[in-house]
Amino acid sequence: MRYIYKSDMHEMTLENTRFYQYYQGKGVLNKESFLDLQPLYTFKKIPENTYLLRAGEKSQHIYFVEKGLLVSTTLNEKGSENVIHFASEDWFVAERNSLFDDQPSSVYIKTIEPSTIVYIDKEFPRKASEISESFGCFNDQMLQKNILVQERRIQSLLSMSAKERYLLFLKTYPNIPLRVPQWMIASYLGVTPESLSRIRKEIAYSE
Amino acid sequence: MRYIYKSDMHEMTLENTRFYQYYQGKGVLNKESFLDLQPLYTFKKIPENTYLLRAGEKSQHIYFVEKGLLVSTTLNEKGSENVIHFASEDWFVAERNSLFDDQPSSVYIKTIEPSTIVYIDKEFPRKASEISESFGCFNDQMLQKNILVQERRIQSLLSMSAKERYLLFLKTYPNIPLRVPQWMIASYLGVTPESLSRIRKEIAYSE
DNA sequence: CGCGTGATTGAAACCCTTCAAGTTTAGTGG
DNA sequence: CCACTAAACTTGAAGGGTTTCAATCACGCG
Repeated sequence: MRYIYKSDMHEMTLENTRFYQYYQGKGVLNKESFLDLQPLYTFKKIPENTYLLRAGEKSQHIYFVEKGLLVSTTLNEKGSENVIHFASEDWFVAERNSLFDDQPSSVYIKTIEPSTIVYIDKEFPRKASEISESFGCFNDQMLQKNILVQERRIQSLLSMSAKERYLLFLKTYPNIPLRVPQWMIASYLGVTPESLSRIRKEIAYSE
Repeated sequence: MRYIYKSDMHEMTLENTRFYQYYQGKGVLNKESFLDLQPLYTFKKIPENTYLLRAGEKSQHIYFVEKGLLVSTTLNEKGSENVIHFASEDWFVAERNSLFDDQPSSVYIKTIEPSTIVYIDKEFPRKASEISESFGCFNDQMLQKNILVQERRIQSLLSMSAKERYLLFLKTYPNIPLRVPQWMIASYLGVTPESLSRIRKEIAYSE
């Protein structure tokens, strides 16, 4: 575990951030809007392997991955960890239980790499909708897309073997496996680390 | 298959519908708004076992179940059917692929019982947001809730045995099993009909 | 009554897990 | 720089849960 990340945030101008480009590029928020909303978001550098949120806590933020990699996990009744999803650059992570029902979080969110995370206040979407016509609509589409992605994952869990799910994962998220320990991928796929190891061996032979 | 459902829609006043009560009860749309939006929704009686949408078609509507039961399914690569979800009274069903990317649908949606379905034009949410302050926010929360439900299902598929998933299903949707053929529940749970039969036998013995 | 669909039951095969033992790898301190 | 250690990954053998295929049973409907 390396803590080489020192703050060099002063070198980063708003226009250079992925966060800005993400919304600005889609014509959803212009620079003026960003400046108006500035009280509602903060960039933070977070070292590797650090929790942004633990189960039981209440989340006050939505997280945007400016740089690095997050994983959200839960503990199941058997006490083992399940990977809910990964989030790399340009992805949002939110704990919806906590944000919208004011329930304690059921998930853990932590960094896998040294990361730069935008902490977005939960009021951000509402305020942004007031400022920008198109923000509400855009946000809506993001949620819809999220639902679609989950639907596909459910379908893969319903109908595919572990090997097929792994191959689909590689195809869908080709950059994630290089950055994530294998046992986390196994957990994401719903198999044991041993099984994934054997699956990889099998694939290697067949090529 | 029975086609006993003849149109007696004239007996149904808007105020008596679940659709109206659903939004009105939450203070999201008042009667006036409903009347304004009338061009954007239609009540239809649909016989049992009838497709509202087939894979490959483009969906123009969101469906609200006024009465009855819908199931949405996909065909996987192996040619067998997977149950994505059920929808009974007060539930919405939407094919998001089709509605928001204008892609052909990847799912089938059909009635399991004789049903009354509200065909809601895809423009309804946008127009309703313009009319009602709170609609957009409410709609947003619905999507969030949807994501949460799916997240729980993913977790159950990752960490639970077939038996545990079945018991959870019974607990979560106690009225569905009475109205749905067993093989569809098996498909929803990601097991074969034979396995579900054995699981039920086992549960019956242990009581 | 007979047909078809859905549900059940059995036996064999298969996929995946479990547990236990190695091997590799990366980070640590001498 | 090398040896040490812990964690991750690999490999093997045994066992369990689920599937597959086939046969049988139950039921509603023409």
